[in-house]
Amino acid sequence: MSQDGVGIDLEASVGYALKEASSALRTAMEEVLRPLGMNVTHYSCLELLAQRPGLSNSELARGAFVTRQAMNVLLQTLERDGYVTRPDAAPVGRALPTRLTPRGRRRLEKASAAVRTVENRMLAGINDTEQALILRALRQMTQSLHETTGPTNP
Amino acid sequence: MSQDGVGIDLEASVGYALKEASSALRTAMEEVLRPLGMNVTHYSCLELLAQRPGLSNSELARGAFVTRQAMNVLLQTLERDGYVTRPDAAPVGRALPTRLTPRGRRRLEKASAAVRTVENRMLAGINDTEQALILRALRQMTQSLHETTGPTNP
DNA sequence: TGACTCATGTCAACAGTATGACATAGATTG
DNA sequence: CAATCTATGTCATACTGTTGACATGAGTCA
Repeated sequence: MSQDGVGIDLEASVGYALKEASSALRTAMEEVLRPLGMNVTHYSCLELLAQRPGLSNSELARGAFVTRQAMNVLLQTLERDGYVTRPDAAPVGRALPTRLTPRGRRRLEKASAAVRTVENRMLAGINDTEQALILRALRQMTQSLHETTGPTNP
Repeated sequence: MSQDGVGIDLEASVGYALKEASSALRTAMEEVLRPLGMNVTHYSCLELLAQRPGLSNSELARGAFVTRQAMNVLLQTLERDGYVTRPDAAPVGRALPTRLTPRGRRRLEKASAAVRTVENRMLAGINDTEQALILRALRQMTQSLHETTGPTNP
């Protein structure tokens, strides 16, 4: 169509649309989280801990799509401010299981409500069957990308 | 299902799946662009210029989802290295129309081919009708998020 | 047992990007 | 026409996250 011999047609590119949507989602989330003094990584960390208590620093990093070094400094802040706790010594191996404090849970509740409104707005014009289809497709895409990229890179 | 009273079920969240896919795409792109000495913003800038020559710094920034300040420093590098050119004075207003040099176009060709393989891999298990559906849905989601967020923020 | 591999936590240095601020050009409005 | 508003380019600064490196704990295998 508007192809020009070189390059990828951005208007028709699923990749570009994906980045567009993801960027809009991140911006919208940051907008509602800012008044609560949080950013997206912040929130992701607490949300992960609520659903899977005892996650280690490295596991949290993977779940929030940042490096374990970045998650480490975040956890130090969250721990200092009393939102999460980690044991002084590792019960097994080197992994320190992290848990939400009651204070952290209260903080998360506000943030989670805000994020939920964003996700609802995002999905406003899309019915349930379409949502299920999109979810399946996004998972498929993620898996395809990881297959020849991440774990076993020939 | 795995809902816990507080929080959003990450396993069932379209937002999380979106972030997952977007993160996997970015990682895969960075992997193939690194050998060429480029990153994603780098590539996005050149790709935008190939399709819409004469774009200004601010327009490029919006297209690549970064601030105009970030795009500005990138453009200075690209200009210094001879991949793009900008007139010394603005023909109208303050906007400086940017263009690819032949050298920049050659550079883009390599990068674009690499990125195309990534996008193809991502869409491997998804047929054309599904792709069209996803494209439509992603656009819809982006638009819904911008409606009450970006331009006119009540 | 000892050597190897792998994952983890953490430190230091670096890169990329965002935030804040300012001056300038054009459009809008009274 | 003058005042105001909006968009742009660019600087200086701060922050967030990445890359690179190291030591430690736990499995694996000969």
